[in-house]
Amino acid sequence: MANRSDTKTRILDAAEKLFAERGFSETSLRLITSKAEVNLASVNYHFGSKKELIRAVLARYLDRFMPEASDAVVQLNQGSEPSLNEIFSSLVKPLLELNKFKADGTRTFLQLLGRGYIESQGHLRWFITTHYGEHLSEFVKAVAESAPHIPPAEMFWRLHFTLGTVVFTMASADALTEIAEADFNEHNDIEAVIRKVIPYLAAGVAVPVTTQ
Amino acid sequence: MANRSDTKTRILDAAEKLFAERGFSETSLRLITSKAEVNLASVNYHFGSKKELIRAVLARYLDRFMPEASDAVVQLNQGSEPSLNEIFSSLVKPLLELNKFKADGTRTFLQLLGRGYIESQGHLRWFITTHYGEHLSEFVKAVAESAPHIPPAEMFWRLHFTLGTVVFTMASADALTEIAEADFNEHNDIEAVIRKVIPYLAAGVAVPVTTQ
DNA sequence: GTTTAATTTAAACACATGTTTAAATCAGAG
DNA sequence: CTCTGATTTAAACATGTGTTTAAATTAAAC
Repeated sequence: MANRSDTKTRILDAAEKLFAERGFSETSLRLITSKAEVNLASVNYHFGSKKELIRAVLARYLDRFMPEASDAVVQLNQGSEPSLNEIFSSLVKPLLELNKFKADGTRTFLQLLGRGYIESQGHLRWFITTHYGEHLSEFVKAVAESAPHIPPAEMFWRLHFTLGTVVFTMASADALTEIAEADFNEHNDIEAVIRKVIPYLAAGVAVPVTTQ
Repeated sequence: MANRSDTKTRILDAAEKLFAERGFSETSLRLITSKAEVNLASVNYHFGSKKELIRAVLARYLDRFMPEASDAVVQLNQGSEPSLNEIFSSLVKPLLELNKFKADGTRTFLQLLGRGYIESQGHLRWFITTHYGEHLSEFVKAVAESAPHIPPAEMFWRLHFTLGTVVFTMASADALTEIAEADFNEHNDIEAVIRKVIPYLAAGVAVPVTTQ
């Protein structure tokens, strides 16, 4: 093949799709490079290693999503006291914006996030908090102010429950939508699933603490 | 080494610990057999294949948990109209019972469940519904009756949100309890975390469906 | 004690993985 | 064009994987 300066992009595009579908460790470089129609060695040439390719795939999405998401939260907070539902819903637009960047970008991003959180043994967690900490804390601050009856320690747990719900749901979103279609004749795209989960999350985060 | 009729058990014990910690595909048979101090080939001799070993590991826990869990739900349902909180809480005893069967059995089981759901591309879901369908439907039925305002299709999604919350929380429970202790001086064991998550789940499952 | 079947063992097998190498090819500057 | 550095390419490398094999060993039955 001829010299193509878009080899990096071709690799990223093929990799993110396969990573999202089958997970990181289940996706071989040979599968990625054959789908991308580039040479096997070009991954190590352009990215150094598979691990760094994974980071690059995630970073490409996070760099687009995180600033936009925190902007949306900040802007919402300038109005009068948003509800939890509104805060969570404010993330929908930034999420769907990813579909303009790439076809099926929203689903891909959320599935990558899910796979990453589960497979990387806490590494992704560290990566996000250190690289996007300011953006993250805007969100956390808004949620805390919107549910002032929840003590900080309890809120810590509930935000992680929320993360777990989203991450697990998105990692298995394909399988679940298939089943929902077979069992209930209900067709859901990724936006429908997102809009389904928001009330669930908001209710759980805000439920009064029971002192039993 | 001498002939040991407990080779199967030694393999299962080592495998379940490693599977829960690192996932199925990340755990090699060589690692399992070295931890179990048995010969590599004994896995294929006793279980046939790695895939069947995974099934055996899951089945050993499910065989203990599922009947006890559905018994608890059925017994609870014989009283008058249990709340969602009560239904979820009725699973706590069966879950903690697993700690008597094996040290850290509760956490191990929940982590295996999470890994299995995510890694097996829907195979575990099929395995559970076909092998423990009756037990499962007792639980689903009780939840549905306790929240009759939620349509079945919506309940399907919410129960999977719930599964995700539990499974993800338990997989990262170690890290989370550490952070909670450092940041909030709050000490939580596995039971405390389970009792924290129940109100969150119950609120999410029961929240009225918004038709916006 | 001998025989028989079950189990354990070390070794090899067949294949897939991420990575590296060195030569070939390309693009752009002088 | 010529030269130079970047990129692509095919091949090999080193290692790890699940599985199979056949001999050795064990336990139990007769």
